Amino acid sequence: MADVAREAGVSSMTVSRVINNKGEVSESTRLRVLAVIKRLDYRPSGIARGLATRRTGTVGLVVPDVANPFFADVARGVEQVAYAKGYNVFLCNTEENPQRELDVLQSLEEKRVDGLVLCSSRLEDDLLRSVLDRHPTAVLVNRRLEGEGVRSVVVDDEAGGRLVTTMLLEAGHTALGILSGPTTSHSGRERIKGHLLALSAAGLEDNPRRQVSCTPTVDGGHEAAHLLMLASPEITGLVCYNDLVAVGALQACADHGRGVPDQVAVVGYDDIQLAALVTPALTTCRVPRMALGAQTVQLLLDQINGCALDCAEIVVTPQLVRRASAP
Amino acid sequence: MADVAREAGVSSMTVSRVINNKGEVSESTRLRVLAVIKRLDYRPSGIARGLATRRTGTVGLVVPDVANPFFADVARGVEQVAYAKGYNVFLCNTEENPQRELDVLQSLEEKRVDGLVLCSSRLEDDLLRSVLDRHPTAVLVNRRLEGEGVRSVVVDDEAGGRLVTTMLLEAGHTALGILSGPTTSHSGRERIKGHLLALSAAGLEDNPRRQVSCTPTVDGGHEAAHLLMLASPEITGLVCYNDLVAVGALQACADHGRGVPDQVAVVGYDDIQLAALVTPALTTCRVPRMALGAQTVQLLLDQINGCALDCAEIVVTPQLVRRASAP
DNA sequence: CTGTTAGCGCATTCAG
DNA sequence: CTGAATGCGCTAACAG
Repeated sequence: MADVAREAGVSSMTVSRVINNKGEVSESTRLRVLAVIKRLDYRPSGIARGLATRRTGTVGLVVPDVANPFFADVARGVEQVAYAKGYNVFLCNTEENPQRELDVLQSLEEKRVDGLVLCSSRLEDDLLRSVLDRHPTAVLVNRRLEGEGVRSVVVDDEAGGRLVTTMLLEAGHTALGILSGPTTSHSGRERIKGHLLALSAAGLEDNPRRQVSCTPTVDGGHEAAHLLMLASPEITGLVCYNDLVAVGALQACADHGRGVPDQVAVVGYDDIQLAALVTPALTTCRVPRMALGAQTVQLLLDQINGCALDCAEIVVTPQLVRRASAP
Repeated sequence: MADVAREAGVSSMTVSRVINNKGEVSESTRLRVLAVIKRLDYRPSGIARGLATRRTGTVGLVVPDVANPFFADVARGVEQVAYAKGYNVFLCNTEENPQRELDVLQSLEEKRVDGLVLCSSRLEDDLLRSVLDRHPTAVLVNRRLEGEGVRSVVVDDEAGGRLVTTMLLEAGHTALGILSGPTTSHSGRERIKGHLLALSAAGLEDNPRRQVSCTPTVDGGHEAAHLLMLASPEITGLVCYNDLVAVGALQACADHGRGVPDQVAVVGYDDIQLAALVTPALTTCRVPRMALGAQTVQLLLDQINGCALDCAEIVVTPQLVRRASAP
C-alpha cells in the first residue's frame, strides 16, 4: 500500500479512502490512485484490515457433515449469499463429535469470524450457551436455545406432515396408512403430529392399526408396507417417513399387485435425488434446504450489520413436490 | 495478551513463547502463564498472528458446486485433513461461472490464504496461470496445467474403464456391449479407451456395432440398451457410462425378459447413492472422492511446509464395487 | 479534500 | 531463560 501511495504521490490514507470508497476524495486523485493500483496489481491485505477494523469479513459454518446432501445444500445457500454480500465462509465439519465441535468453534474464534452459522449442534444447552457467549453473533439451524438473543432457523416438520396428509385427503382418500419411521426421531414425531392434525381437521378418526414404525430404509419400508397392506387392505394411501421408505412401499405395492397411484397413492419425504428417478417418480415433501441456508446467513449478516430484526426465530416450511406416485 | 502477561508477571514475549511452544521457557513460568491463560479464557488472535507471521493457517477450497455429491465428498476429505493439521478452510462455489471463479480467487488472495485447492477450474490456461502466480501455492484437481510447479491430482478414468471391462472378461463374458454416454465427455472417452485396452489385452477385437453413445440419464440408458440388445442379442455384458445409464439398462433387460446378472451382467460407474438402492444393486466403479480431497490437501500442506515432494501429479485410481448386477 | 499520529495484537530480532 | 524495541499493513481519529 505504501508503494501505491508513493507511486501516486499521495499518503497511504488517501489510498485507503479510495479503496473503501470512504470520505471525500477528489475525482482526479482517485483516478490516479486507481490507475496505480491496477498497474501494480495491488491487493489490500484482509488480514491487516481485520486487525485494524476488528471485522474480518468472514463467517463460520459448522455442520455435522458436508457430504450429507442436506447440509451440502444448506452450505451452498450459505455460501451463495455470503458471496453476494462480500463475505467468505469457513467450512467446518463436526462429524457428529461434540469435542470436535468445540474444537472448531474455538478455532473459528481465533480466526475472529464476524458471525457463526451452527447447524444441528450436538452440544448441551449450558455448554452451547457459554461457547456462543464468546462469539459476536450466531444463528442456530435446527436447534433452539432459550435465553438471550440467540436466533434460530428451524424446519416445521409438523406442517410438512400435515401437508402430505391433507393432500391425500383432498384427493379423496379416506383410509390412510402411515409408515412412521423410527420412534426415536424427533422430526418423525413432529410429522406424525401433523398427520393426525390433518386427519382430525377432516373429521376422520385416528386408527392406530394403520400406523407402523419402521427402520428408515428401503427394506424397512418394504416390510412395513407389506404388513400394513396385509392387516388393512382397505388402505388406499401411504404416508411414508422418508423417500427410502416410500421406495420400499412402492416395491411392496408391486408385490401385492396394487398399482401406484391408481390403487394406492404413495408419498415420501425429503425429496432426495432418488425420488425423481424411481418409477413411478415419488410425490414427496421437500424442505427448501438451500433457501434455509440462504435465509440463515441473511439473518446473521443483518444482525452483524446492526439491522436489528426483532424476530427470534424463523421457521421454514416444507413444500409439496407433486410427481407420479400420488395426485 | 498484554493482560495475560501482566497477570502472570512476565512480558508478552514470554506469553507468546508458551503459546507457540517455541524457545525455552522455564517450567515454572510456563505453568503460571498457562494458568492465567485458562483463568482469563484468553484466545490468541489469529488475525494479529497472521499479520506478524504472514501465515494465516487457512486454505481456500474452490469448487463448482458443493451441492454436487462429488465435490461435497471432496470437500469433506479436504476439511478432514485440514482440521487434523490445524488449518481452516474457506469454501467457495463458482457455480461454473468463470467470472465468479476469478472473484473468489481474488477474495481468497485478499484473505491471504496459505494455499489453494482448485477443483475443475473453468479458466483458460493462460488466465489460470496468471491467477495462480499470485498465490503462494496451489493444487489443481481434475485439471492439468503445463508449466512451473503447479501440482495436480487427477482421476485415472482410463484405468476405471479397463477395470470394469477386465472384470467382466475374467468372469467369462466375451460379448460385451458398451453404452458410452455423451461423445463430448472427456472422462467418457478415457473410459472407452480403457475398455478397448482391456478387450485387446484379452485378445478380443473391438466390435464397433456393440458401442452406442447415449445421454447420461436413466432414459438414455434404457433406450440405448434396448437398441443394443435388439441389434446384438449375443451380448451378455453391458458396460455403462454411469450409474443412471446402468439403471436404464436394467429396465431394458427387464423389458427383454433377460435376467440380471444371470443372462446379462450390467456394470455402472460413479457409485452414486442410487446404485446400492436399485434391484439388483449395481456393480459399479467408484472414484474415492473423499480420499481424493484428503490427498490433495495433504499434498498442498506438505508443499506449504516445505516438504518438497518432487511429484508433479498424483493420479487417483477408481475402485470396483462388486454388488449384484455383475460378478 | 488530504495528511499525521497512533495503535490493532502479535512475533521477530537482538540484548541481556 | 527472559525482555525491549520494532514492524507486519491497514484504518480511526483528528488536524490541517
